[in-house]
Amino acid sequence: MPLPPSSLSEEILAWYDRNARDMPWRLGPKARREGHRPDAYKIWLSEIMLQQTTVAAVKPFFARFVNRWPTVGDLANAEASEIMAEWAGLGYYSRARNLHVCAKEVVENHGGAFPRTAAALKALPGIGDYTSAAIASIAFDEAAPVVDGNIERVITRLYRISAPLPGAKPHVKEKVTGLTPKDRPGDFAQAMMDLGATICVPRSPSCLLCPAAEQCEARSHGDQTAYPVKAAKRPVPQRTGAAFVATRSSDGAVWLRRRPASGMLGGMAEAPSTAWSARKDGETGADVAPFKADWMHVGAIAHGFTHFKLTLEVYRAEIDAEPSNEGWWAARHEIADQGLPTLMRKVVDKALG
DNA sequence: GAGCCGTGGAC
DNA sequence: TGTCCAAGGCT
Repeated sequence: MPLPPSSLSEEILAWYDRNARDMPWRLGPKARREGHRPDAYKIWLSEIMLQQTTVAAVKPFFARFVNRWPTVGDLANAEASEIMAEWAGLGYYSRARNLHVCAKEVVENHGGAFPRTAAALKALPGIGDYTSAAIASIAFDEAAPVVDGNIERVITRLYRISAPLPGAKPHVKEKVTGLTPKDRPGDFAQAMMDLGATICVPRSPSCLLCPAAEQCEARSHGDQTAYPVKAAKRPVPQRTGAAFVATRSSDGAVWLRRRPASGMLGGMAEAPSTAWSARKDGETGADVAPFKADWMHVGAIAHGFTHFKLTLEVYRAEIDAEPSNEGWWAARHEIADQGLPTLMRKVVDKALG
């Protein structure tokens, strides 16, 4: 006999009170019950960074951002290039561009304070369904239904929802709405995410430790790992291109330029490379270099993206003068500070040995 | 709705 | 090595 939803929510909250993960941006359940509120700026910043990104990867980036820009006003006043460089390595760079735009909108249109409802938050750039509900519930106690990948997994198992995602998302959201308690919506959202991240994991869920095990329909059928059902994905194509690392003969400085604001690695620094994003094969020789030089082939690097795999042939040359007016010299000891995305860090490492 | 958009870790 | 995937949003 399944218990009513409120009881299930209480079981999960009680589990959270005992097992909440400690995060730099999080206020624990004890402090929340004592009436304290987390800093909305830190909740927002962490939620943006956590989009499709692991907690472990986010932690050092979050610490650097908060240290350098302690408030949303500080972030709004920063240069876009500084933010992009600080974000380098975290991926999905449109998040960094939207981060800056959002901070400026909060300052200019909301008096420097984040709006307190999910609906108003969702109007800001980079904040969608999930993030608006997460911020509203965690920072402002609005009972907005929070649905992320963890919660999709927990819910589809609990109710043995066999329709494939993302089509089944409205059904999942409906279930979450029914479960979310009015008095502790933020803690409940974080409890469900912690449950999905530590107990109800994709491959080998620890059902013996799960506070919802007795009410889990998938577990009663013994097919927990069959959920969530997801639509089949397409195979990822292979693409190739070439990258060109020019060093200045006088001091070894490296010639870099900035990629266009939109598209792959938009707005990030790079060593000049061919238009690999639009190319399937061919044109990987030194003859497609962006400028004339005595190019030497030094090898190739491979890099996997979400929707294609890339192999870049890497060339190096020493030159004397600036090859164009669109770029800059980066001193060898400053390359780590240039904000190179990981792909380009691999290219430069390959070229310079 | 489906494609675009990074990266690093687990298995 | 390959595959999956991790607190998604935008177009």
